[in-house]
Amino acid sequence: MNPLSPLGDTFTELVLEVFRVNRLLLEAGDQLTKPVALSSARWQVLGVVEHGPIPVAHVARIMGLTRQSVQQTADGLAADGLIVYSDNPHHRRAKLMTLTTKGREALDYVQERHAEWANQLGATHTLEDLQTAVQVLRQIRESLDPSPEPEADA
Amino acid sequence: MNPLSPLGDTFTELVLEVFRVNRLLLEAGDQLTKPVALSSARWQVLGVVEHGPIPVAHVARIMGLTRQSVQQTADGLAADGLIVYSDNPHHRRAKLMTLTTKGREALDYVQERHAEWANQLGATHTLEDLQTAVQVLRQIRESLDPSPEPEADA
DNA sequence: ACCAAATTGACAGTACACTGTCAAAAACTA
DNA sequence: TAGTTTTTGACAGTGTACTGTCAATTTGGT
Repeated sequence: MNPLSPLGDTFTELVLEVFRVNRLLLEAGDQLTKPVALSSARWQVLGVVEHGPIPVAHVARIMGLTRQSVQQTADGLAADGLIVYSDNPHHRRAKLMTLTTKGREALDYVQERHAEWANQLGATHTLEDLQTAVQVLRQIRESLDPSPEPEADA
Repeated sequence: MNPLSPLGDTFTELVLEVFRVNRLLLEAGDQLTKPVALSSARWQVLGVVEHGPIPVAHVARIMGLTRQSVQQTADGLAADGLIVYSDNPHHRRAKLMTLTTKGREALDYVQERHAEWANQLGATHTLEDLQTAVQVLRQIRESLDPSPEPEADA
């Protein structure tokens, strides 16, 4: 009755697991960032801005999101004083997102808590299994994504 | 400078990969379901209703979503005639979501296309690697989820 | 039978992703 | 230089998830 092959079936299981884990991870991230008025989305944007002033559209490309989505997040960050838009000598419209002291402090706090969290959760697996999982997901991403992209600093 | 252990670091890589693959999978699902006016969210709800008439709140628990979220999706499905709310002999308020002929046909179509898609993408991995990925994600989910839950029919 | 607690749907509001469109600015091409 | 294309931000609208709250209903305890 079901034309799913064993591989297709296990792949489907994996897909459903990705959906659920995605939601739980966002939830965990929101808890992690709550004390400094951040959120998973804001934190990820700050994590890119951290490397230096950068326009919204660039961040969107790096993160694989639309610039409209990042713009919305960035406006929220600016409204809360975690970043400021500074002039871009190379482009009149595309202002640069720049981390403020408040943003720097919030990010420091979250990164510290994130490290503890990731170390703890990572420790319940073998390095080999984690790497296999990463590799499988990466391959799936490359199969689905028309625009593969570079990784930032190791 | 970075207090991340090798395991914590690889775990973090995995988290970011989950975020991105999640988005791409939803996108792929939306493409898959587009010809029959469905979407990833609607399809997943239909996939539960398929097993028999069931109240919204039950579907929410099965899927690990809030009932408000499923309610919204279900109302859309009802508005488009893919399900109907039928009376529940055991509960006056909690009406039963029931698949209509139109819903059945849409689901058949999507399941057929899904099987082809999953078989094809699954075939680019070994069964062992897929199972490891599933197992790692499942373990992460159990670490994060206060309410673990049963799997439906194999 | 009664009362308290849990479940359910309805409604309101929020966060974050998407698409589509427009005009300004920049980059490219001939 | 002039004209076209691409990039960018702004704005509007949608889908799907969340929280919180309320009243109706059901369930469970005494």
